[in-house]
Amino acid sequence: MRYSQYLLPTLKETPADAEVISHQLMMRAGMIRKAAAGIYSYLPLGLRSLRKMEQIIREEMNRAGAIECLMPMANPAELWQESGRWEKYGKELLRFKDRKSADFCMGPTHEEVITDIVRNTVNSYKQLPLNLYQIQTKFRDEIRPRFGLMRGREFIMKDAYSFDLEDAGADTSYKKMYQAYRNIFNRCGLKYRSVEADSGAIGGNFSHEFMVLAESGEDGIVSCDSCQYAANVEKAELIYAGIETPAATLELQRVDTPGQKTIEEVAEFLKLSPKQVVKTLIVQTSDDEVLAVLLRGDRELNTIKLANCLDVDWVLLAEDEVVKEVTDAPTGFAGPIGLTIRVIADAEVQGIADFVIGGNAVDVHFVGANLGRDFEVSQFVDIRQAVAGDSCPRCESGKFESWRGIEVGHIFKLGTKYSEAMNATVLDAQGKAQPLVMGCYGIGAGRSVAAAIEQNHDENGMMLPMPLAPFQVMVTLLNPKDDDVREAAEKLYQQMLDLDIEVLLDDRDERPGIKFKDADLIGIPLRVTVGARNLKEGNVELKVRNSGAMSMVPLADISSQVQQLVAEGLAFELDR
RNA sequence: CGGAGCGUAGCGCAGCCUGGUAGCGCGCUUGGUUUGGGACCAAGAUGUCGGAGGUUCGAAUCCUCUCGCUCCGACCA
Repeated sequence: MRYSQYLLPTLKETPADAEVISHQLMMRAGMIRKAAAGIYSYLPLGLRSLRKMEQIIREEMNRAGAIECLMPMANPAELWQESGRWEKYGKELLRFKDRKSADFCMGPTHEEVITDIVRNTVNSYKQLPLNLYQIQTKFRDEIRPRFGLMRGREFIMKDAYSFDLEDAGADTSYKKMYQAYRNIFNRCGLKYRSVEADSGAIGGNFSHEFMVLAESGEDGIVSCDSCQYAANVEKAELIYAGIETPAATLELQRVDTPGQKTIEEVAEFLKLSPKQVVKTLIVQTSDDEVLAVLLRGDRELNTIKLANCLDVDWVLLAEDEVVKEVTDAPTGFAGPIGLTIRVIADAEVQGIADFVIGGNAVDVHFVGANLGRDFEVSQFVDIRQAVAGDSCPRCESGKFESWRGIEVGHIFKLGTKYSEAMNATVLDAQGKAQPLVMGCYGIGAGRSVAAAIEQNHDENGMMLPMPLAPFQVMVTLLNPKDDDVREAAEKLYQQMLDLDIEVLLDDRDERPGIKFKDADLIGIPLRVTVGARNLKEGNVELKVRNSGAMSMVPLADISSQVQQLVAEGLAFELDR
């Protein structure tokens, strides 16, 4: 491609509404433009990277035995009513009516449509296992779209759905997808972790997320430094084996703590560590229960783990009025003594004696509090957020490291939730109808490209890995008016095209500085500079974008050298 | 949906408080000089000041309503 004939509108300045680096750079590099909040057009350069991501996904899905199809964006309401999600999905589901006033929605995910297809086309266990996927535009009317392609309302997703007769087969399908996902992200050249995840509202009992590691990631993850265990902090288990409660040495004593509300303030006031304080959180569940939760002062409550162990849909910190009602004190002074509601505690609390707790009155705390003696706890459970340094629950010898991650893929074992709701069955070997056991597997294609940029950039621009880079090499023609230089660059360009190298020739009539800045910004992995100065010696300059390495290469050798570097950049090993 | 903020040229912004001919930088067009890291000179073009209503002799500026966008929280690929 010739730059002079391409649409590549780079921006010198960062658009004011772009907050994260990938959004800023994709705007500046002319990859995307915004049409509305959370809705973007891909310009030619952005589309090239997106297509590469899609192609890698496609190849690895195919390799894993999945079959591509394409489902509609406009979904008839009947299917969603049948699964029960027409009512449940809420406002994220964009609904509309056709000219006959029939209800439709834009597909945010396609369990309903695929299940409908499969129940109508698959009748026998002999046709299983089956895994169908598509790469398609999804629409979710997010409450708050943000960060450019990272969280759009309209976005491109690969979604796959597996169908098996039995649970064991579904496990095999799941494992195949897990391997395929590892292959996909390995091939992209991304640093990522596959982590155990909460399966959330989609349901199912087993789930992994694929997290691209980046400082700007919205998710916290922990991984063991000695074994393979890794998990979203929402899910990460902790071990509490052998915790013994130390003997009490102090009497319970009421103390005045004027104006000291936070754990830090109270601990400092009493000249104690926050670890000697036990905080009491008043929470409300989706089942309308209000209960007290005890945690060591320096720990954070993990509401998802709490919701899971209470077997409720969600848990929220109680409103100030509720806190006042149950503790008889404003927020900040809650304590377990004298409460009439259920009190549960994080297991770690068992290991503390003589601690500080709230006094259920303004400016009052208790010191020397002890479990059992001063109050009772109905249950000890694992409900705190994991942090770096915690012991690994699997190998028990390793420690957690913590990372920020961007969720680019998520795989779920669905079970029979949809097949039962929509009566999708096949006949087994005994001629008996069995509900299909399903799995679903998503990858955000656009988000993956954005995540790659979050992970690979510097102050001058993007540094996309070779497999995702929109072009593999940029040939920068410095003096377009110098016939010799132009001819050499044109010849090089043609040579590279003949070698199937994806080359962008910067043949614009611009000053060198502009060309170099643009080249750095759009971050093509290799840059070959053809200029009068070096051409006199028969050389061109090769610069590697991400290492900054520069070398002089004889004109005659450059194409083959580039070809080799491209091949190296695309090489990958399959994870089996 | 709750909280905060912003809408003025393609992009980044000033002007608004204290009402009086709509500005700056970049970009764009033309001509010239330049040409290895975002050049310089000259001449140009570009605006329903987000929209509607109101106050006023007069509104980008004051008032009311409305729409859009961004950021922080609960959701998710």
